[in-house]
Amino acid sequence: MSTAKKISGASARERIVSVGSDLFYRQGYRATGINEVIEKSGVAKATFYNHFPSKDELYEACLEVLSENELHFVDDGIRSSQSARDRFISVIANLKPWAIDTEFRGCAFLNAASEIPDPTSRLRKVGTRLYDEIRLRVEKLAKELIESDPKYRHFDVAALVEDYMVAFSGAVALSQIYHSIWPIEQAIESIERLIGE
Amino acid sequence: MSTAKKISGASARERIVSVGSDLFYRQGYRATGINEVIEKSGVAKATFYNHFPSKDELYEACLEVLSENELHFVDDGIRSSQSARDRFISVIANLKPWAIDTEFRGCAFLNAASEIPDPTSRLRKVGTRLYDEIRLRVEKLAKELIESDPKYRHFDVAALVEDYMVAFSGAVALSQIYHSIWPIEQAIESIERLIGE
DNA sequence: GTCTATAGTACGATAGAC
DNA sequence: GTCTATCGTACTATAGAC
Repeated sequence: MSTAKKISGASARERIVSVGSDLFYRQGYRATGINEVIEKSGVAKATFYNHFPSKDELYEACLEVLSENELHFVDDGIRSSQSARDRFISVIANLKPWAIDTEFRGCAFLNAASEIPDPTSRLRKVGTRLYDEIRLRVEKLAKELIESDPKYRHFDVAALVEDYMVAFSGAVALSQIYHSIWPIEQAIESIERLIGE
Repeated sequence: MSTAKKISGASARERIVSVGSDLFYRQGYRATGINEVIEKSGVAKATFYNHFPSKDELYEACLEVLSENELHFVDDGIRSSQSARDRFISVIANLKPWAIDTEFRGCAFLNAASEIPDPTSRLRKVGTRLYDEIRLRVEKLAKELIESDPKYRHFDVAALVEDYMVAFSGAVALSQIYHSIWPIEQAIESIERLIGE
């Protein structure tokens, strides 16, 4: 997610979160020092700690931003599709430009789960919320698809959503591992095989 | 992966790699200090640096061990299955005990990819090699499945493998995100729906 | 191989002056 | 809000003595 844009002209807090989101996502949380965030934000150290009591609190704010970004990416893909079938496919198909855009850094929340082993952490909950949101969209689109044409009527919504989310997540994970879009293309084909031509 | 066993009675190098694998996997790479590894290994600092020139070199050795562990887990699951169908399913089905065993810490190589953004790093290559190995097993089992019964004859091997690997990886990723086995159960059902009863 | 000591750096976070 | 100075800690890594 290219979050670092229009650095100047924004409030100190906005700049900090923007820079933090970018650096934490690209380099990792622990690999990114708070000093680097402060430097690149163009704020004073005291200003930073005036807005955020700790690095963890900043990370949480950044994850919220990253979550909204990912969700907007999904929604934009859905909106720019014409048919019910295209809209359904779009959530996975849109991973292709997304992966290129993010340079295959993968899902910010899978990355966050790697660095934050504690599953009860508040930071982790941002990630599960995002995936729940994506699932809701997929469910809506699955229903729409099934109702759009009699040939889809034999599909079970729940099963279709499960298949989709598993393929979606697999595409995200594998494209990061392999640093390539072919896993995403395979996931798209997988879903297309599932629902037919 | 519960790598930390029989600490005493092994060579210094073995103890270091064993402890390192366990800590890096459970806590993360950057979150684990080299001092902690040395302490829990029961070796002297000089001994450690005698075996490994840097933390990175140790990490690589640990990733090799973790890779072998994950592959053994896959192979054991295949071996303990009776029919061609069971063997095929086993690779994903085995993720259930694996996820519980590892306390949902996910795939060591997805975690490594999170902490090591550079896709050209030697550390990353251990991960892609593992997934290539798993894919080879799935491909072999897919061929075996298709030849085992005429009702599977209409399946294309390549497509079946693609579907499988995407579902497999998605199950791994989602079970870590949600800290739960239900994504794995959904992936199993997804594959079962694919190949039929 | 063991032990301790420590260099040298970077970290997160705080304080004081303006 | 800005600036600089600094605390205390932890880090990777090295050196010296046994």
